[in-house]
Amino acid sequence: MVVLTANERQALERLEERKRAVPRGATLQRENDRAGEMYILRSGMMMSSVLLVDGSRQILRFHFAGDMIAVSSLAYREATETISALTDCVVCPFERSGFAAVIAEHPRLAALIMVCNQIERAALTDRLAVLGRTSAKARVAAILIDLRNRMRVLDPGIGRSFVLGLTQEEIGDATGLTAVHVNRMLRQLEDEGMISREAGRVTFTDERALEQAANFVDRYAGLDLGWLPAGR
Amino acid sequence: MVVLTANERQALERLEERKRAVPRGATLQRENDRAGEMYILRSGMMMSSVLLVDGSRQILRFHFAGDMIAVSSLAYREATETISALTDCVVCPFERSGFAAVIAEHPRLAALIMVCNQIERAALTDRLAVLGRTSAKARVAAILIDLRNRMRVLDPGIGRSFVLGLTQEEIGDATGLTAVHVNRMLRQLEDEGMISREAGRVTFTDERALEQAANFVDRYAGLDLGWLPAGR
DNA sequence: CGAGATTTTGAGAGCCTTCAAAGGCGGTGG
DNA sequence: CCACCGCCTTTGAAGGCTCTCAAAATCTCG
Repeated sequence: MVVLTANERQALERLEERKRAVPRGATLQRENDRAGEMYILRSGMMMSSVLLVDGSRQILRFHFAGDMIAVSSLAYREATETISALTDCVVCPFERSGFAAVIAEHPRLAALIMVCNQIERAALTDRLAVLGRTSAKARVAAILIDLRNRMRVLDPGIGRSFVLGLTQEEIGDATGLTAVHVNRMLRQLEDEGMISREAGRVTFTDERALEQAANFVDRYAGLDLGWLPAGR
Repeated sequence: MVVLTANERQALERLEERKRAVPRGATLQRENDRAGEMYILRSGMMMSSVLLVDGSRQILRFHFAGDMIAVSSLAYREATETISALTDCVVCPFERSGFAAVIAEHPRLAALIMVCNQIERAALTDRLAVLGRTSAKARVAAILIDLRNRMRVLDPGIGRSFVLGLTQEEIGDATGLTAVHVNRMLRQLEDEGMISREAGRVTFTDERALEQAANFVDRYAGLDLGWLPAGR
């Protein structure tokens, strides 16, 4: 979509010099801990979440390879969210000073990062509307579609069928539902012929109906990067 | 908090050269319309919202003077949200090309804009947790506290008492509740001695209890801008 | 193979919605 | 200046969606 210059590529590679493995289930950053490094997620799947005082958890966002995570360190002294690994992951940690150097020398990269911020913002506001205004069934359908689509970006081999990699409890924490009710909604989607399930694998058997149930809008269709400054 | 250089100030002022009045109730940008300009909100209060297929509305965010709005134009060809004026407003429209010039020439401004993005992201994720995991009473309490705090940033004269400027329907659309239930929750907060109301004016009569009911966390307390590059 | 985690199912309760209608308030035109 | 109108607020009653609690079944992993 955008072809980077050699200098730009090199600058990004410098951010990814160091590598750290994060095993499945481990926590990369804990809410309210002193904020430190930011990371590029190199491989695997992570999630960020917050804990409320009553002990309930809200999953805010799932992260996939290529995502820049823990970016709230740019603004806050303490981490605003917990980030943990849903699968074995590899991350590339970097310092804010290195980040500052990149955006100072490469305005177009700065612009591209802002574009990513806006894409994530749109994803968050979409989720806000889903949580605020749609039924349990729609929320579960929406998370299934969203996860499938995001996985497919990285692995175009994924079609109607994919491995979810989440427990029903986690789906509930992402959708604002209880695990029990998530189970009933999955069963209902299955009974109505929209999906089928076997051993953690989900298959979309009627994608159109599922999208309709979920109120789905494809945000990735309408990107427009014509305004970017020249690369250096 | 950060002292801008003369050049930086000048660059920002160039973005604010043009002015446009937006009367109360008017729409600045409609969802799915071709995305165009971005804006700095100079005065007044606006909101952004989305409409779902069933006709229900979710208010995503309230905007106050100084906010940069319609920024999703950076990434998308069509507007992702509707922006409308809750009071008479003045906005300063500017083009993406002008924006690109600013971040190309002023890396520290680019960095500051990213900081603002992260602050807004934290606000959105806080709201996500509120919608997903808290009761109606907590949601209403949370929106009251949030609006008071944001108004107080611009008008330090505001203390425990302020003019809300929203209908109960709008509070409902922001919190994911019906107007009817918002009314009951406001009454309950009043009956429990946390707030009092008279003619659109809300007074916090027990702020501690209200914050507790709302699960309030003060995000503005922990900002950290030590990493910014030098100004030009 | 055993233990713990996860999924599944049932029953009952509660929070919030829906539907309906009355009351209050500001604004506008005569 | 007043009457009327529309929007907003308030209140009641009933219903439904989702939660809580509980327990059994299934799965995963060491």
